[in-house]
Amino acid sequence: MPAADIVRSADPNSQEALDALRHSCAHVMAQAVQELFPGTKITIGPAIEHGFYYDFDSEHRFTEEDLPKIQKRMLQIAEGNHDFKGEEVTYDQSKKYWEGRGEKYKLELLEQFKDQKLTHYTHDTFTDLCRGGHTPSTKAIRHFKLLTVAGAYWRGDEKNAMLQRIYGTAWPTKDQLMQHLKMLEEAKKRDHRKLGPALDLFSIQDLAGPGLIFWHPKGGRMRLIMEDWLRAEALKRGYQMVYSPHIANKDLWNVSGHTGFYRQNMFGEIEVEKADYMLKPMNCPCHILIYKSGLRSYKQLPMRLAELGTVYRYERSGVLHGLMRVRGFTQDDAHIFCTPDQIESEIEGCLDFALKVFEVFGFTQYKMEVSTWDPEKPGEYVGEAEDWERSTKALTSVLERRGTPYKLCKGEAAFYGPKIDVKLIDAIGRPWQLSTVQFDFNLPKRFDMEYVGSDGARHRPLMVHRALYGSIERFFGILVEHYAGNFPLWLAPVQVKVLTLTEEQDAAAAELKAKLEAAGLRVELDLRRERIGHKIREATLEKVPYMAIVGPKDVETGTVSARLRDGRQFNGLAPADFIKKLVDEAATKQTTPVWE
RNA sequence: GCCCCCUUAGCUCAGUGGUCGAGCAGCAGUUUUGUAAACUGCCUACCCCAGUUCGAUUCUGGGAGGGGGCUCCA
Repeated sequence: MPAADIVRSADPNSQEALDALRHSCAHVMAQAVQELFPGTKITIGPAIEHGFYYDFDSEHRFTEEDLPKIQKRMLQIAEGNHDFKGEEVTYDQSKKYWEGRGEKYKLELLEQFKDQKLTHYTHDTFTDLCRGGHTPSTKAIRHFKLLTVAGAYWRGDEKNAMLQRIYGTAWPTKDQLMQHLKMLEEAKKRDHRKLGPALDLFSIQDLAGPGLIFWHPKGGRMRLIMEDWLRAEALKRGYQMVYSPHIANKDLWNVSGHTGFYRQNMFGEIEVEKADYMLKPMNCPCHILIYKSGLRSYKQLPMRLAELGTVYRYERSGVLHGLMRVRGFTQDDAHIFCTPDQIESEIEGCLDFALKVFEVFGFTQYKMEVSTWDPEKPGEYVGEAEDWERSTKALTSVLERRGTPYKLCKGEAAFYGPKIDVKLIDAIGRPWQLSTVQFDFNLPKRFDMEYVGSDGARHRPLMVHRALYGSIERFFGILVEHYAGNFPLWLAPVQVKVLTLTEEQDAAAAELKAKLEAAGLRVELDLRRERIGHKIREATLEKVPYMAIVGPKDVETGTVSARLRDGRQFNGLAPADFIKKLVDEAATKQTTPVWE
């Protein structure tokens, strides 16, 4: 790789310029850390999205309290306006330098890069073995903040030493830094692990174990809505709903191959009458068994089998994360079995369905990635070259025909087939891996799947896996954060809360509730003898979309006073108009209420 | 799993080597109230197991749970 040298870009926000800034920040941090904590060994310090990190090996245990100190020293260094100077060095020169300083990690890196051009980059008193890519001087470094301390393995390998990593964020301007810090704060506020239990949507119970989700009535109601919508949509699109067991004889997983490449993620074995059973980590083999339950004709294809299939996967305790990474979850899984000439239209159908999901749930931005094999290494994949090429082409040509931009990731595919991954961008700009459409050349062969073609001969069907929500748990978590708990009316577990002022309105309120329910709305009634302000406050904290306030004046005039979640008030409405407005809003799945 | 940090009531947080305190919530009562918190009283907790100690919620060790991380290459 050529040395990137010193970056002098006209555009401070070009990727190159941002990387240079952040990577330079990492060098300055390393200098500050070595000055403040003598004896600390340096390792690597790359630029990453939004910032940088540097991994250190130190006697000192870094804590959050150290960060302001380090940051202060970094600013001093940066203000010194030291130039970054690159210098090409020989292996011997470099080795001597790092040996003299006892930097064993640098020496290890040097061995790895000994056959390449070697460069040292120096600013002020600090020199690093570095490929380059720096700002001209330390002066550019002003708007940064050290964020967290974390453990990280040397070279990312858990067999290696555990280093201490310090993360920071850095930007060309103060505004950008502030904006980023604000986004982080906003993300914290919306954290589904906080909001979920606070809104009584779900919980995780110590007694039952980590990574297992309990859906409470309100979360359950929302899940039901999500599932119902998805099922109805799938049926419309020619999918057939199936159900399969949560546990199966190990023999099944031997045939599918999961006991080989997926064993470390599977729960089991559970001995039952001298046979070993394992929990289902994936639905595919089950759907294949359904396919194989009879002799199939080409006339039955494409066969689209869909299931909200609950799977269990052992994830190491450290990687569990709220609803996003769990040990038991439900996939909106489908497997499409088809003939080669059907693949394009099937991929098209999957993509169309995925985009419908995004639209309905209020996501306007997404990124597509097509991952394919590395044809140089055919040994790492199953399936014929012809399959790979045809399928990859089906994926890309569908995207191209629709004019959907995508990134082609060569060599990123799983061993069994190429895929499209969709990352959607949430309300505060964060990407989330969601839908996936992938070919599988492995399982049809392992299960010896076939269909009888129009020629009367037996052929192997092509198989496409597809999940749109991905995992319902995870998608739900994303929704909580995307909407910050302010769910659109059609999803909100409680859509209207009817509030009274005094006991005098109990009957009128109950009558209104009945009318709202008759119109299909989800309603709660608050008849407590509390002040209206108190009732409003509670309903607001529960993020209920609408409050219907019934006071003496409303009873007198036969009206209702509406209060929206955002505080807007519309008093004296005719109940029928109020109900119609809500019914329309829910039916059209609007994400923001339209009230003039 | 590994590194660092955290764990006090349902929630948010105080505090201590000598029987832990508040606000909110809950419960009981009083208050009949017009757009984000009425009043009074009551109830409820030191994550678990060892060790040190006369005495541990506090100190030490272990465990459990939670948080930040563990691809992004000199």
